[in-house]
Amino acid sequence: MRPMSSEADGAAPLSKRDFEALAQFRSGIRRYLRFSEETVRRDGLTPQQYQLLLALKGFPGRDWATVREIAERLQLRHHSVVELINRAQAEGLVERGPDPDDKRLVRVLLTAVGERVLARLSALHRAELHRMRSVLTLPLWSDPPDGAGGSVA
Amino acid sequence: MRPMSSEADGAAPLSKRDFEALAQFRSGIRRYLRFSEETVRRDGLTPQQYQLLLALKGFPGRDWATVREIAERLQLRHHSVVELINRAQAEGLVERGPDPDDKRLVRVLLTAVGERVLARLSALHRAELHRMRSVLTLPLWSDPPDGAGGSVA
DNA sequence: ACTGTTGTATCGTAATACGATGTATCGTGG
DNA sequence: CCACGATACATCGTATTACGATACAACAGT
Repeated sequence: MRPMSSEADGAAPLSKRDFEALAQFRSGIRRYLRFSEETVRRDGLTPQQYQLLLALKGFPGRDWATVREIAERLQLRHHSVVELINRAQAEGLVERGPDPDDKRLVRVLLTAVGERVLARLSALHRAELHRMRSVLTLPLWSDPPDGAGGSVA
Repeated sequence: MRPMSSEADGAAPLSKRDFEALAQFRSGIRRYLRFSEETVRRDGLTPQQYQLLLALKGFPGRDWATVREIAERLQLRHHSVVELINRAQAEGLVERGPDPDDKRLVRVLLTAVGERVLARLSALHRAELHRMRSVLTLPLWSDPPDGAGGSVA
């Protein structure tokens, strides 16, 4: 297609500015996750537990999810999620329930406590995201990274 | 729904849709980090090592940084960064150099190998970010989170 | 009922960020 | 130029957690 570019990959080399943009975005993620960690730990949760609660409450269309679905959303192996649920359940944040149709499935849902904590923490996260929007905005290179020489020059 | 609410924070309660947006964004982060991990591991790096390299090459104005500066950008404790650098140095990705002015400082910089690997990986990351832009775009609530019940889409 | 597939759970292991602590270098006041 | 506190880098032992390997339970099709 493109006769250009001497790069083996077919990807245009990044400029210093590209690296800076990429690094800034990654750093933004780190900062947001750090904020999240400190915030949730103040309420006695681990970051993973918060993610679990959020995945449940934020599941499209429902308020619960199966182990597998959670694993997919959190990008973890199923058995890692099982352990995560165990810990969260021990803390009284979530509970397991049976699925009426398929007895292999386990429905994971929030407890009243989990609901309350999550609501509180999520509000704080929403506010922080708003504050951090400048660093967390995607470094959008003009177009699909393909055209010659990159954005600036 | 009751107009009356007991959130003492002054923060408006989140709607189901808000939770879904928040969860989707968080999931997007997880996915991106997962992609990153798998990508860099294929080249023999750990995610932390990639972040280190990127932080160096992407440092504003320079292409080296001190331990402290890296710790700040990666949101880690200084001594965690020391260990990270040790591992990366053992792999031949970075090297330490003295600072001419202040002998307490250690300049961390990329080796030729580090440069090459980073360039390759960063191009892949840039492309992936572009692909993921829809899920990684900030859930921008109309305005400062305060006004009533979120946006209606 | 038999067999392959899917979903959940258990156990031992490896990786890594951290707190506590130690050492070198800097800057400044006496 | 020496003493002192502050700053920067380094080392060690510990705790948390995601993982691979493995096992068990329930489903679906023949």
